Amino acid sequence: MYRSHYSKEISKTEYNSTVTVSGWVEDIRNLGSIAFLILRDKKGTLQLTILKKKTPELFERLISLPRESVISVQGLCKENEKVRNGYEILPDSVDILSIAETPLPLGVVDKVEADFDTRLDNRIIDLRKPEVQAIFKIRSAVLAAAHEYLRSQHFLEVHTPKIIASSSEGGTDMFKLRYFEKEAFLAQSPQLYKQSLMATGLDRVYEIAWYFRAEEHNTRRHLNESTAVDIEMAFIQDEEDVMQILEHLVHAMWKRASECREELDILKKTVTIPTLPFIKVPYDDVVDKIQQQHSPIQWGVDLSTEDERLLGDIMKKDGIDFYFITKYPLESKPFYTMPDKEKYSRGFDLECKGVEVSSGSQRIHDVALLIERLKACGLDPKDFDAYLKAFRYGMPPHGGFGFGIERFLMELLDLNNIRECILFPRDRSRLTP
RNA sequence: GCCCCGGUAGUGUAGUGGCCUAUCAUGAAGCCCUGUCGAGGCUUCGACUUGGGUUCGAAUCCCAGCCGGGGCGCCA
Repeated sequence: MYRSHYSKEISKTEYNSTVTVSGWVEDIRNLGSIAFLILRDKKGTLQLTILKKKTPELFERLISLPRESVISVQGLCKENEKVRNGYEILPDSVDILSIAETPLPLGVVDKVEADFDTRLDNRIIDLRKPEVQAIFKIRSAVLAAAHEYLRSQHFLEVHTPKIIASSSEGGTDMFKLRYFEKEAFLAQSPQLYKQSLMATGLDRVYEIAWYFRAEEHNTRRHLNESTAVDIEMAFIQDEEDVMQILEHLVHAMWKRASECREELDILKKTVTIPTLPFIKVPYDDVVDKIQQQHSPIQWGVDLSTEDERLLGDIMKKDGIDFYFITKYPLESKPFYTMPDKEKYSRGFDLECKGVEVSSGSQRIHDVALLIERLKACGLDPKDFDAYLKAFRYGMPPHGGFGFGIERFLMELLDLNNIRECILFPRDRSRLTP
C-alpha cells in the first residue's frame, strides 16, 4: 500500500501512529544532521523530518534525491507546533518510485516565474502547481453542476459526431481531413446535429461538446480547440425559454464555483453569485448606449471587441456582470436563427464583463423558411440535404445555445489568458504537448 | 487574412557598437551546518535563435529565415 493518508487528511487522530504517504519531493532542506523533506500530494504538502543519527542510511538516500522524484514513505507521525501542518513524519522506510531527471525544465516551487509559453511546453510539471490544479478542480466542479442542473431539467446527455461531411454553419473556417476516399471536416460545433435531434422526440438534449475552428486568430481569448455546454430544446414558446435555462445554468455553475473554497483561496479569488434574472438589453439599446460613448457603430453589424468592452464597462458601473443582448439584427446571425419582424431575429448573446460567453436563439423549424434563409446567406441548400431532411417529417419549434466553458472559466476566475483554462491548449502555433 | 512586438545559461533577467573573458537571481553539482519552512554560508557549472551583411570591432546596427508573443477581424 502506497498511501494511508493524503497530507491534509492527517490530524490529531493520527498523531503517534504510523502512516504511509506518497508524492513528489518538492524540496529538501538539509541542515547537516537533520533534514526536512517537503512531500507534495494531491491535497497539499507535508514535512518529513529525517535525523542522521537515528536513520543514517535513510538520511543519505533521501537527501540525495532530485526534486520532483516520487517516493512513498512509512513513518511515525508526530505532533510538532514548529511545523506548518502541526505535524511531521519521521520515516522508518522509504520506497523510491521514480527519480526525476535534473535540471527540471520548469521549477514547481522556483522563486523565478516562468513564461506562459515555457509553462505550456512543460504543462505536466506546470500542472503540479496548486494554483494551476485549482483551475481544473473548479472546472470539474462547475461542469458537475452543469450536468446536475440540466439533468434536473430533463435534458438528455448526447454525443454527436465530430467528423462531419460538409461545411456546416458557414462563418468559421474548418479543419479539413481525409476520411478514407472522401473529404471530411472537424465539427465547428454540434449545432446542426443537436437541432436534428429535436425531430426525434427527445425534446431536450445537451452535450459537453468540442468545437474545432481553423481560424488563424492569435489572441488571449481564442482557441482552435475548445469546449462548450451545448443545449437544444423543443416546444419552446420563443427564445425567452432558452434564455431562462441559460441563466439558471450559469447561476448553478457560478454557485458551485463559489463553494470551491480551497481552490478559490489558492487562487486568491472571491466569487459573487449573480442574481437572477439577468437583465436583457435589446440590440437597439446597445447601439444607443455605445453611440452615447461617441463610438461609431453601424446598425446591423455584430459588436466589435471594442464595442463589447465599452458596453461591459457601462454595465459594470451599474454593478452588472451578466447581461443578455437580445433581438439581434437578422443579418448578423447565422441562417438557422428565427427571424423576428422584418429586420430582427430571435437570437441573443450572453455577455460576462464585456466578453461573449454564450450565444443562442430560437431556430427556424419551417423547412421552406430555412431554405430561404440559407440562400439569403449565400449558402447552397444542396449542401445541407442531411440537415434539411430532419425538418421535412415533423419538426417542433425549438431553440438552444452554446456556452463556452473556457471563456466562462476565464471570466469566473479573472484569468487573462484562455489557455489557462484548458489542459493542453491548441492555438495557431501550438500542437504539442 | 491584416498589423505590431520579441528571441541572452535548465528557468527568469541585465546588457542599445569597444569597459562582455556577458550581469544578477534562480537552478544543478559538491562541501559545512540539529529545527528548516523563500533556510543560511562557501566553491563550481551553465547562455547571446540561424544565415548573410555593415564595421578596425556586433549580444547590440541592417536584411532574410526560423521560432514565439500580442492586437484586430471572426467567434465561444
